[in-house]
Amino acid sequence: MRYEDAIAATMTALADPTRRDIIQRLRSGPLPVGAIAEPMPISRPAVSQHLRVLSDAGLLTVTPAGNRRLYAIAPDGVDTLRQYLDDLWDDALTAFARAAEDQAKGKADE
Amino acid sequence: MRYEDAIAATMTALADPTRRDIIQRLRSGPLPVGAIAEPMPISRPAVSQHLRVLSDAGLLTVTPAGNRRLYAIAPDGVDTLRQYLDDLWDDALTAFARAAEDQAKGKADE
DNA sequence: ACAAACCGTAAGCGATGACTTACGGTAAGT
DNA sequence: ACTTACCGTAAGTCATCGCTTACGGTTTGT
Repeated sequence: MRYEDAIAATMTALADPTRRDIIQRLRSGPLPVGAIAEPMPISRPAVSQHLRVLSDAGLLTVTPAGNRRLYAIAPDGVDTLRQYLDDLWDDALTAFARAAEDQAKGKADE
Repeated sequence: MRYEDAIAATMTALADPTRRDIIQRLRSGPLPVGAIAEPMPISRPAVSQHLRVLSDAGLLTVTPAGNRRLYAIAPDGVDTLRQYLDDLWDDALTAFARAAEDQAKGKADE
């Protein structure tokens, strides 16, 4: 998968509030589908579809455990977005400093 | 704005590929609307609407400059998402380590 | 072998979102 | 003053997405 496609998939996956809720519930550790869906106001198949999207984005790993399937957060998937935002943040800071500097020069000309 | 709402707005804003393109074009510095829209395959009003979404999410700042309006990336807006992903990443790592440890114990019982 | 539990997929429906064209408003140039 | 340039907003259309119900497959328990 291309880098930009990975970013796109990860962003799209995390844009949905229900999917962020799922991620939230998995922060303490892996869970099967039933345990994830139980406290939620939507049906279990709906949760299954969300898990599919999160898995395809590389944010979740699936581990078949007998009858059930354990879903867990994939640190690598989170890390791709993390690095993207880190780079963006660096560029934003330098651009911001440069803009402030240019403005200061402009003021000096008055 | 509540923290979760800020995360939601920022995620939703960056989920759109066109809006990420806009962010990309602003990485080197502030630009007016026309300069942003010119190389893009969509109309200028469409870009304006995207800029509105990005601004509402706190990702962009607007600076009226005479006839035009300069848009620039807001480092603070990017930073909120950055921190969210940092925290998520930490939890994912500890949960991952814990799961690996539990699995090792389980293997030992066989 | 049969029944029950856990889960993913398919089809269909309603809502959200991105785009276009048309319009109004403000600042700069002549 | 008038025209031109730059920009945001409104209304309408079309695609995308999330949800539900229904179904089939696989594993565990009796």
